[in-house]
Amino acid sequence: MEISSHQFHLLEQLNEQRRQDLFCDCNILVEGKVFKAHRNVLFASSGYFKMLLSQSSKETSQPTTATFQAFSPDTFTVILDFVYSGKLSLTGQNVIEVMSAASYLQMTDVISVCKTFIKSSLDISEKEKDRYFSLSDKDVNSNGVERSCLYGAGWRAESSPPHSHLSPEQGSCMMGGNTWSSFTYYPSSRSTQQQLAKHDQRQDSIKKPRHLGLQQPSDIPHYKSSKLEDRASEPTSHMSPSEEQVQIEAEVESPHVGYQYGQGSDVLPRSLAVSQQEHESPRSSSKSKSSKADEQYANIPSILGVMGGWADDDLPRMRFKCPFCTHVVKRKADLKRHLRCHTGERPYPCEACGKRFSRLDHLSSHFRTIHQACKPICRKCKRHVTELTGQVVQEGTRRYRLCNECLAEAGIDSIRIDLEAEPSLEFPQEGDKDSRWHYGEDNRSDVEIVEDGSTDLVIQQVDDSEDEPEEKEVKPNIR
DNA sequence: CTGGGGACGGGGCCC
DNA sequence: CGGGCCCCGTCCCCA
Repeated sequence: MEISSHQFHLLEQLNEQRRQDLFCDCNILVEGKVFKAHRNVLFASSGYFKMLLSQSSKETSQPTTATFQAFSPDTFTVILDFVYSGKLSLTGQNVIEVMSAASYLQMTDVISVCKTFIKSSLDISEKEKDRYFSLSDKDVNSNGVERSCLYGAGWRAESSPPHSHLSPEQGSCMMGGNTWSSFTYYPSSRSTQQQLAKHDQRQDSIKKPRHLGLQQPSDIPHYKSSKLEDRASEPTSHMSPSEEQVQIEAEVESPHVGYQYGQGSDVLPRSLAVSQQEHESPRSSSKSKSSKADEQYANIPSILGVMGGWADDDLPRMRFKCPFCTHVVKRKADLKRHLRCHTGERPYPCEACGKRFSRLDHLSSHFRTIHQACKPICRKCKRHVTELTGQVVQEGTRRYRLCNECLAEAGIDSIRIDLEAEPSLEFPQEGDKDSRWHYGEDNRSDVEIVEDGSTDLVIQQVDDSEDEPEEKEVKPNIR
């Protein structure tokens, strides 16, 4: 017989002990702030602590102290609260840093929840767009409420129904073996006065956010750290700050058309919603004054927005606003693409060298450049090479071309021909996304593979007379 | 210090 | 509308 509430009560007791500093045998120092916790609990929750504690526990029975600089105390509060309660308090402000911290601490479940959270934000923007048009003005939430989302584990019997923005797939997502049967919302009022300072502070929002300064453990999936966020947070080189500001201001000034959607289902008038960019996080049980997280995200809109303008034909002109930076794109797909620079997601691995890319076109470009030697240029002397004047050289998985002179200079002019030795690299064709590319078995007849017997240097003779057709043939994912 | 190569993000376009 | 591709600008690393 199983008492389902046992796990919950056990965790609740542990959490109570933590609050009262009972039996805490581990101190975690995060930027000067000390957190007390139990080694057992940390060990069971985090791959990082598992490694750390399994080493330190052998050495001493004294309380262990771990120090972190990679994330803020507020972020660790969210993580620790999750560890001791199974509930993860995610907001548009903290999701990136929580995910980074979870990545650092090797808490894969938390990472997936963060990803789901971000994904759900994407879904909402579309659903809410439709909903907005069906709402009358009085339905529109006018008090600028932001909602933070609190993910809870399944054993927690929450009475409140799942919020409307949460998709069914989220409702069933698993965490630590517990089905997420419900989600809790803790709506919090947001000061609408802050919107008044919007234009002044917008300039601040253009400034680069603080570097997360993560030092990723090398053996865990790497979730993008500060560099890309910084770059992505910039107003971009394509639109100057002033241009962007003009554009957004123009949209704001149109009283009936501006709208932006929250993580919650309430639709916010745009003029209110934009004020969230500079809010000072009133929500907050776990928020302390001026944490680094605040500094980093204070100027980031907490919600994924769909902004509207009006085209000449009176049709709404959709804009998609990144919830994590000031970037605005025209298409949802572009936002999806852009979001990867925040999430660090790199779904496209190069199977030739293992490097991962956030975009398929970057991958294919990388593949062509590095592994297929598509450029008909001698790598050494930069001269144009043809079938007759040059050859493809392979070093490991890298390929490039050398002219005959440079080949001779390098002393690799007399090379043993071994067609079987090195199959050609091929990018996966369409419909072969899972298998990716591979070392093709079917060497084309116009490619002659020559291998240097002493090293992994391989020379291919390429029929450059068919350079264009050939490049097409090897082009990845050709249509 | 500098230039080149590669990575990466964004925009636009086509299918 | 989404995926894929191409082009461009920027940044970083390395020789």
